[in-house]
Amino acid sequence: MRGMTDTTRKPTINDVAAKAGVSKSLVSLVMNNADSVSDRRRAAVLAAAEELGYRPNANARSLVSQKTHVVGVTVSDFRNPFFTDVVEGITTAAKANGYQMLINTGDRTPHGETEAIDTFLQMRTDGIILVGTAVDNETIDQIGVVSPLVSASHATRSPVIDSVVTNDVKGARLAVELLVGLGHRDIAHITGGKGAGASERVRGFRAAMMGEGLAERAIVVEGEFTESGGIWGVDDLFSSGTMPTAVFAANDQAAIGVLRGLAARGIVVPDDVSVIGYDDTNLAAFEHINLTSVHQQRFLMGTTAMELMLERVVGGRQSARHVTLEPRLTVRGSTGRAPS
Amino acid sequence: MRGMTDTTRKPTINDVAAKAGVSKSLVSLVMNNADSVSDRRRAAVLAAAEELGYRPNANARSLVSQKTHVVGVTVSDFRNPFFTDVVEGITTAAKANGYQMLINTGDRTPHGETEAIDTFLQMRTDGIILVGTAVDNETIDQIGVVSPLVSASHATRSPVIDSVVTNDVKGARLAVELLVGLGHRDIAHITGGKGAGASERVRGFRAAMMGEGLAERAIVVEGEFTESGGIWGVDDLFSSGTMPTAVFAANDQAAIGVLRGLAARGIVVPDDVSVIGYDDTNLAAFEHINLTSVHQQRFLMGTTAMELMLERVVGGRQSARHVTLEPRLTVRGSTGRAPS
DNA sequence: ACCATCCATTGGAACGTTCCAACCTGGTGG
DNA sequence: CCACCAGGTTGGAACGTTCCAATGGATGGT
Repeated sequence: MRGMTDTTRKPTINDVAAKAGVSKSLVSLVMNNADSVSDRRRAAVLAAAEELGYRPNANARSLVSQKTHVVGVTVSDFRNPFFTDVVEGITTAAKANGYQMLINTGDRTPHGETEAIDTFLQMRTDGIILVGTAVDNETIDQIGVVSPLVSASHATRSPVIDSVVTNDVKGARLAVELLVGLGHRDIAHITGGKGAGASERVRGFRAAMMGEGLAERAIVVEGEFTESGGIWGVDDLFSSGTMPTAVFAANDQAAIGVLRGLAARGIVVPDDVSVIGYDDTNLAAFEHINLTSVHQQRFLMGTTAMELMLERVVGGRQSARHVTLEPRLTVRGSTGRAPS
Repeated sequence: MRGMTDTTRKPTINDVAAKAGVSKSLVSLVMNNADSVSDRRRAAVLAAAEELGYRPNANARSLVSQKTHVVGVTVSDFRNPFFTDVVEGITTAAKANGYQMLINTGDRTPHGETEAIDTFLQMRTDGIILVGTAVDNETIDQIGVVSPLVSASHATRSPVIDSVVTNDVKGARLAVELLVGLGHRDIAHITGGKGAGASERVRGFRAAMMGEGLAERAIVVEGEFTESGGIWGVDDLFSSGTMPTAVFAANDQAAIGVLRGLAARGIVVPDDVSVIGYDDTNLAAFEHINLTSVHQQRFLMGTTAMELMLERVVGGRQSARHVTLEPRLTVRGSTGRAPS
């Protein structure tokens, strides 16, 4: 194979021009659907391009046009359906606007994520969307100076980047209000640790409990946005001997961990203990899980993120915008009246 | 804003060279870690680059080097955990080899997918990986001529592209053997429709039933790789009045649909009917679902796909390779002895 | 018949890199 | 003392596009 003439070299705009008997400029015009081209030439160019299997080189194109039509997206956890739903929203909005998506997961570490972001910057993506980032706000802002940037599902008041989040404080309040309405008084919250939105949910939980006059009965145990996080949480509640009648988990996966931990101890849901999750993912809806959950508009979060991006890239907006989406409650079978 | 001097223009290699008092060639050498550079100059260049916030333009770079270090990946369905796990494998292997991933979903339609592939070709990705494609083999082969291409979870004997699949025929056999061993005779298979791997599973099911001398008791109903697909399947079985004692669903999501359909009719699993899924995703492992399932090595499938790609891109392999991974059975609570 | 106008088309300069051949500058061996 | 070499550095061509100013014909008004 070594000395073989390179027959596989990809055709360039010049090859097409030569074959069609026109200049490369004319080919360029045709490929970009300019309307000043005569029908005869246009047909000739298209025929030549078709015959050669020509595809414009996007690298060369964006080198001169200074636009890539690519948006970089970092996802904190691919296994969490919440994030994939947000991504689905981004994909849809991207496609509708002729944009491509470069996806990366930062291995759930801030370092891996900044590395991913750096690659995006080198690729000169038109913008970057962080879905549930673990990177601190200061670092994010620095990047925001260099590139349009929107953070989804991670709160910030930054004057330089955009964001779209669910009102998590209110989401937590909805959960507490439901439980209190059902007669619960001793309520525990298992947190999402350092994950996106975790601290807002804790804050909302505390505030709501205080609002109900139950501040001193609020239990908060450290967890994580995973099934294991929920299991650990239940373990903690047990070992501390303060079992509540209701548990509000930071997300659905943690809630499923809670269900699991409770089942392992023979505790019946919702007769003995009520459980409520967050996100209202497909998981919660499964008949066999049947989890009451705080609903987040994930798809809308994705499309909104992309639109915020485009407002800068296409619309030229300079100032920061922060969009808040409203949560609502989806009541299923995992919540019931408090035992008397 | 209009007449404002463009202070935001990104620094180029020339800016760095000027600031460091060297030629652009020298900067290039430093950025690529060449070892023929003196320590003094190297330090000067790095300092200048740091100070200016310089990041090499990947487009310009790959325009001349004819390498992008990007691999394009199409995913048929983001919501299916099987696919995201495969993607996770690809990501890991990609990162380990200094590659980036460009992800796209073709909206589950062949047209959307070929469009996505076309974009990859324009971007001059070093290769393309299709995860569970809906595109027909002939079209795929055409693309394989132009670009390195590997198909994951979609069988092909193509002499031009690579593939990595699970031995689905054997997987189906494992399922049948388990059920027959438990005394089942009337067994239904709900198919995955036109999805990747569906036809192999049907074939394996038929062959295994025949091997057990149960060919005429095998029931095959058309389904889909979704929860709805499983529900429809159960509906069909009911309306045709041929309820089997065991159902083998084409994947876990369909199996969950089956569980749901059966529960809605008061049929108890596994006492009345045994259910078995395929993929052994996280879903199957949830305590509340507890589904027996045929296990696929999804992460390995992803890393293998990426490695096959690199064998061509880096190693220069020209001929096609087809890798088959072995399935195994994960037995949980949804299968039991046939009712007498 | 002549000039201004308009339209389709063209050549060449960018874009920001890499790569190669050529160039210095000391040292080293004959 | 000169030729040679090696290590460090450099200029310029190339990569495949877009964009702009310029060109050449045809058209139309006077």
